[in-house]
Amino acid sequence: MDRFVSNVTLRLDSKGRVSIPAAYRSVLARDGFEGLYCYPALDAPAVDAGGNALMAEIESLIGRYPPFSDGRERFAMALYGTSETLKIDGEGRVSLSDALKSHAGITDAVAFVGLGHKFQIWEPEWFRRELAEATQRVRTLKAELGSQAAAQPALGARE
Amino acid sequence: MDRFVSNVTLRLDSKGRVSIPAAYRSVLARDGFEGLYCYPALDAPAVDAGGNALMAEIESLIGRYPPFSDGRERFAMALYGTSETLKIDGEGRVSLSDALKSHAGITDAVAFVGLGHKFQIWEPEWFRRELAEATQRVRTLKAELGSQAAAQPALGARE
DNA sequence: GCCCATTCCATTGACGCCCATAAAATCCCA
DNA sequence: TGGGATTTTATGGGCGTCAATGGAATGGGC
Repeated sequence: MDRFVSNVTLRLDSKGRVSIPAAYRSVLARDGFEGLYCYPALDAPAVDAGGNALMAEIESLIGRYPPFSDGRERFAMALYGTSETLKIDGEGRVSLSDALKSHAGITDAVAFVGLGHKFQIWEPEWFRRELAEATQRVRTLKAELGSQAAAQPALGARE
Repeated sequence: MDRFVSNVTLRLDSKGRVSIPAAYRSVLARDGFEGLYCYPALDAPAVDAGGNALMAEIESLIGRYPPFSDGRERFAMALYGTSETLKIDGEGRVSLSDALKSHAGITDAVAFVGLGHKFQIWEPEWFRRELAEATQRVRTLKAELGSQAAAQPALGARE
């Protein structure tokens, strides 16, 4: 598997450390990245995290703006300026910086959420709410797609 | 055969494991996927499951949104974030996570239901009800088609 | 010397992997 | 074609390994 999927919530220990789920660690290892690249998510109270794949994506996003353009400077600051590479200890744990924790409202437990090429780290309760909302949206969107497709079934209807 | 068809209900053992029907296993093997990719069905109290074919479908759905767009993040969270790849043991069994079991109301037995490119896992009794309802709906739909055909028998009347 | 951070070790509970058994389907051969 | 033999499934359980977590020890900087 080369994608981040599923979600787990784990507790921070007294030193503020938290284990990265083993499944995610193996994806990171395959990606060939030492440590954990992360930054406060742009549009959510969560932490975006990943490895080389994530870094490459950000780079290409910024690269789409011409040098010295306003958009580029802003993106560069918001993404590069706030990102950090956390060290992963021998047991596969990291300690989130205060900046990251406060942005995501994290205190004593976190939810790891796979998003394919990257994953997010949420305060568990906030994640529950966000997930419920996202699921609802996708549900209605899927319903719309379904009704579109069903709009002309008569054409090939047999028997 | 390269499609999931038919349905069987099997029991969970004391460890919460359940055998994947042999017919399904051979489809998965042909599909070339290690493990079982699955997630809570969006619009039913059941688990959607499959292999590469299913994953590709999800991926293409998400891929329709540009990176970092709001729609993409939501889709990714609702789909990737809730999906898991279960390990299949030497005897062809999996253990469903608590999240999946609770979404589908599964306790000590499950019904596997083939849907072509994927299959679903239901609580047996819930499946019976759903099936009865679905059958009823298909019946009325068919009846409507029949009356339509009868209205203009000359055109394309079949059967 | 004191404090912070990184590394190392220890526990426990879950999970993966192995083998065993019973029932059912399949095959095979008279 | 029928009945026995063989293989495949479904299921049960034992055991070792690994993941998650907690805490101790070590080392470097102030």
